[in-house]
Formats: sequence, structure tokens, C-alpha cells
Amino acid sequence: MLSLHQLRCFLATLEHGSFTAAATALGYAQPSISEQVRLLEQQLDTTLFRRVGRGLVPTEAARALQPHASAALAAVAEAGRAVASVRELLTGTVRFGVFRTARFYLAADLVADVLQRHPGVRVELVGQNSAEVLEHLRKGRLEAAVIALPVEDENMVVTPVLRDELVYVSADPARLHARITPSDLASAQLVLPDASWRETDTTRRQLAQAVQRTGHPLRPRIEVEDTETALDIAARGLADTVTWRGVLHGLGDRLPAGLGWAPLRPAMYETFAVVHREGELSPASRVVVDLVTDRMRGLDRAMRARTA
Amino acid sequence: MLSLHQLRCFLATLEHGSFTAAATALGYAQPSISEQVRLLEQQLDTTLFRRVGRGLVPTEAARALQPHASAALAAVAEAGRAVASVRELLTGTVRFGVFRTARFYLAADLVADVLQRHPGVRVELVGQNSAEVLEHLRKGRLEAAVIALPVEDENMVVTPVLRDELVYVSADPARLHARITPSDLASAQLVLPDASWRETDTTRRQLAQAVQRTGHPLRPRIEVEDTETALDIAARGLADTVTWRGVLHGLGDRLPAGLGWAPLRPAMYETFAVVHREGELSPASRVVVDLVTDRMRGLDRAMRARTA
DNA sequence: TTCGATCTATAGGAGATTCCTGTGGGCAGC
DNA sequence: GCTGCCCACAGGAATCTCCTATAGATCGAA
Repeated sequence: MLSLHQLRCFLATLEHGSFTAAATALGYAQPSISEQVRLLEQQLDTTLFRRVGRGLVPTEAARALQPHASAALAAVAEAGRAVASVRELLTGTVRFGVFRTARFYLAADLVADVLQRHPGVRVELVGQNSAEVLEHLRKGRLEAAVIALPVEDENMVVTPVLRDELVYVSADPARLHARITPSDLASAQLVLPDASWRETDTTRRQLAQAVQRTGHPLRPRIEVEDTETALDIAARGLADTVTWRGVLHGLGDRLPAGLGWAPLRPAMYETFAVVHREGELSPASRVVVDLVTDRMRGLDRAMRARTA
Repeated sequence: MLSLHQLRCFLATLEHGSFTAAATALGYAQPSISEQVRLLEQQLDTTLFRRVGRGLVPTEAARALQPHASAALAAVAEAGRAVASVRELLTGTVRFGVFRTARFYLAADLVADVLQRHPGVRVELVGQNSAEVLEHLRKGRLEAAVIALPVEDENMVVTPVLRDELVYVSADPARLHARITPSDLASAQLVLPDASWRETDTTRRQLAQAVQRTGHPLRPRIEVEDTETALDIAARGLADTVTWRGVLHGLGDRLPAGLGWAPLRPAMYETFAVVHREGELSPASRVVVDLVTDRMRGLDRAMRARTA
């Protein structure tokens, strides 16, 4: 089978006009070049050089071969460069899994960080739900992600980075005076996000479990997909809702006016962790994993400091 | 060093999604593919497939590599086709050496023959003079040619194909009544072609030798480069000339009006031969050699028949 | 949960390939 | 004719490639 090495030898011979010169240029012994070219001639079933006296004269076939041989070598060289540029994070796509509400915690800042360090890359932050993202991790479609615990998979490396607390949110200050108990939740008019994921979402399940113990089911009055929509509805006074302190923290000034919050008792927590498969991470994922870990831990410290 | 085989294995793996399937498709055992891809990863210093469970997931680097790997393989395939098409005389250049006046014997017809049989090829008929063409043959710049004898080179295969006779040409019928002798030549007003090649041209040297024996030098009154120019001058009655019967035969109706010819005594002959280096000829040269041999031999028979 | 099918990784060995050194022969220039 | 240079060839060492066999891991179905 035609080999690149043969083409290299052929081109060097063509360029330098002799096997000996080509051998010198390529750092081989002359018979090696001679043999490679002979093999090439044999495989192409044609003569590439007329052996005339002590010299070589390229044939028409050699002239026909040259541009394609060069093209093949150039393509291979280009292949090496392309891979290197992905390896060095100069180009390519950085893909990372995130939980649904990650945008309140880090999304824009994270992307800014990555782009600043690696201006040539594409960034994909994918994930509608922690469970779905974990599935992507298991199937290998994602290399790393930041999602809500629990992650019960011994093949995954799990690094907790932030513990967040669920709080009650309402536009009515009267309903925020006391600590909110599960039975308060059971009787409240609630708007909850994640309509499509209510079966698998960890927050929903925690909430449902707590309310269930009071003997009542968790039956939100309104269900929407998006956390911000739920907050907007709460701001209008149409219903109350629950959300994570981190979300409120992340929204900052953008939190709809008039909303206040109160802690739940017993408190409900959610822990987010950076998760990836065992084994070596690609440089791209390494970068994002480190950035996310730093940012989330910073956020964790900031929120704990506020509580204290 | 990166090899085509590795790229082939990589592409097959990418396409079929597993080493095993790629091995089946390429007709190898699975470990061979596995190893080739591993080598490729090692040489590119990157991971191309994440080994996840019992499957493989291509990495970003693999996606970056794919188009270049395909391009390299395509270039090699194209190289094979290009060479084959030259080998099969579908494209490429057919180069053949000819003596200066070959156009009177065969040039246009020969080209027509070649082009009819091989419509895609380029044709080059090169040669200003038999001695020059022979030098090209020796240096390997030409593979085969038809030139005037003698060819004193034991590495050449020489096939005589046509014997031609030198004749005296004049516009004055009075000077054509008798056989022309060397002393007639010595005293005649002559126009001779091949001004630039008078030192090496075999005709000139034969002629000079014959005249020299009469005690006089050969001093043509006029020298021009081209045979047809010499004949035009002779037709105007400005001088007489000599030329080969084959030239007159080849010119046919295009011979300038008013010219007649007479044989020389003793007769002077020139033999043309198809000449090429020992060893195998390229298919292209083989074709031309055969055509030229046929045509010239046919011409030889035609001219001998006329004489008889 | 277990079993069987399926896939990758690894080991070891047979066979090719590749590359080397050494040598012979042809050619050109002095 | 001598010398230098180049290609071709031979033989052997090192490397590469590919195979079979097997172990380890995973997934899906029973």
C-alpha cells in the first residue's frame, strides 16, 4: 500500500535530482531512498525516473505524481497543525455540562473567562437538568459538568463546590415574617419552575418529600419552565415560590422588585459538584473544570459570609 | 512518523464508531486497528477517542483531524489515478525527438495518428538537428527519436526505417539534363539550408567530403536555415540547391513551381532510424515509436517503388 | 441480579518491512 | 587511465505490523 514515506522519498528525489542527495536531505542512507522509490514505482506500475548514466531523469508519470504527492504531505502536515491547535486550545470547541440554573451562578462570567484565556475557541454550555447532564456524562457525550448531587456513580470524580439553601419567596411581606415550614408550603399558592423535569429534578423531589410528611401532596398552583418566569409571577403577587439563595444572589439588581424571601425550617440544601469521568481530562475540560471550581467555591464563601 | 495507514484506521473507526467494526470493514483484526489509533494518538499527543464503557466517543481533536485525514487519503488516491491516466495515455505529454526536416516526412500525419488514438495527451515533437537530438537521448531528456544515422552508441537501440537519396534541384532545366557530379556541385551557385548546423549536420558533411575530393571546397553562395526557404530561392532561379527526395515527395503539390531535380552520381544516401535507449520504453514512447516506424517504412517502400 | 453478548486492552510471537553497511559497476571529468 | 560520484544489489539487524488468544469491562435482557 502506498505510503507517505514513499511519497516523501519520491519528492525529495525529484527535488534534489538524485537518490544520494535526497538521502542526505532526509537523513537516510541512499539504498533506503532507492528502495522506497522502487517500491513506489512497483505499486504505481510505472517508471518514475529513467536511470540514465549516473543520474536520474523524471518521467512524465513523475511530473503527474508530484502535485498530488505534495498535496498528500501538506494535508498530513495540516492535520498535525489542526490537532495541535485544538490541543493547545487555540481553536476547537470547549463543551461543558451545567445544571439548569447555572446561568444565575456563573454562566456569563465563565464564558468570559474562557474566551479571554482562549480567544479562538467555541464554547458550549449544555444542560437542561442535572439528571440529563449526568446521563450525558455516563454516555461519554460530555466530559465534565457541574451538577447537583447526588451522583451515584463510582466511575465519576465528584468535587463538591457549593452548598445552596432553598428559600421561600413572596411579594407579600406578611408571609415572610416567620420561618416557613413544610405545612406552610403545603397550604401555599405556589408557582414552581422546571415543569418538564418535575419527575427527576432533585429540588422538586426534596420539596415533595418534605411536604409529603405533613400528610399533604405538593400541588403547585402554577408550573412554568423557567425560574425567572416563576419569580416574575411571584412579583406580581399571583403566587409564592421557592428558589435557591444563589439564584437571588446571582440575580442581584435584576431580581424583580417587591420580592422578599425567608428561610425554610427545616432548611433544605442542595450541593453542586464538579463531576467528570475518572481518568485524564482533556486540556479544554481541565481549564473549564478549574475555572468553575474556583468561581463556585468563591460564590460559596461569599454566600456563607453573608449568612454569618 | 504519521502514516496513511493510521489515518485510514482512524477514519474507519470514526465512521463505524468502534474498533471492531472498523477492523471488519478494513479486513483487519481488532487489535491492529486499536493499536494503529493508539499510535496515532501518541504521535499527535492527544486523545482521539474517549473509551467510555464498551464504546468509543470521538473527541474534539478527532473532529479536527477528520477533514485533513480525508484530504490526505483523497490526495493519495488522486495521485494513483493521475499516474494511471498517464500510464494509460489518457493524459500527459508524449515527447519524441525528430530530425529537422521530419515535417516533410511525417510530422502532421504522425500527430494526427497519436491524437486520434489518445485524445487526451499533449504531443511534443522536438529537435532541430539529428546530432542535437542524439545528445538529448544520451542525457535522458528524450526517450526515443527518429534521426539520421550514424548513431555510434552501443547503449542505443537503432532501427533503420528509411533510406533517402540526395538530389540536385534547379529551376533551369538545362542544368538537370545530366547526372550531377561532385565537380558540378563545386562550380554551381548553391543555396544550402541548416546554416546554424553546418558543422554537425550529416548531410553537409557528406556533401563537403564529396566536393573536397575534387580539390575544391564547398562554398555555397547562400546559406539559410530552412529547407523551404532554400527551395523558394532556387525556384526564383537565384541559385540551385540539393535536397532529399523524401522532401520533394513530402512537399508534393506544395513544391514551388518550376523546380526540377536530377540524381547525383555517385549517389549520396542518408538513412533515418528510430533510436531509443536500451531497456523498456514507456507506453507513450512505444506508441510513437511504432507509429513512426510504420509510417517511415511505408514511405521508404513508396519511394523505392517510384524509383524502380 | 445475573448471564451472555460485545467491545476494548494487552501479551506474545510470526512475518514483513525498513534501514543499515558493504560492495560492485557505470559514467564523467581530469 | 585514474578518481570521484552515483545507482543497484545483497545480507543482516532492528523495527513494525499483524495475528491469535485472553483478560477485563460494560450493557441489555432474562
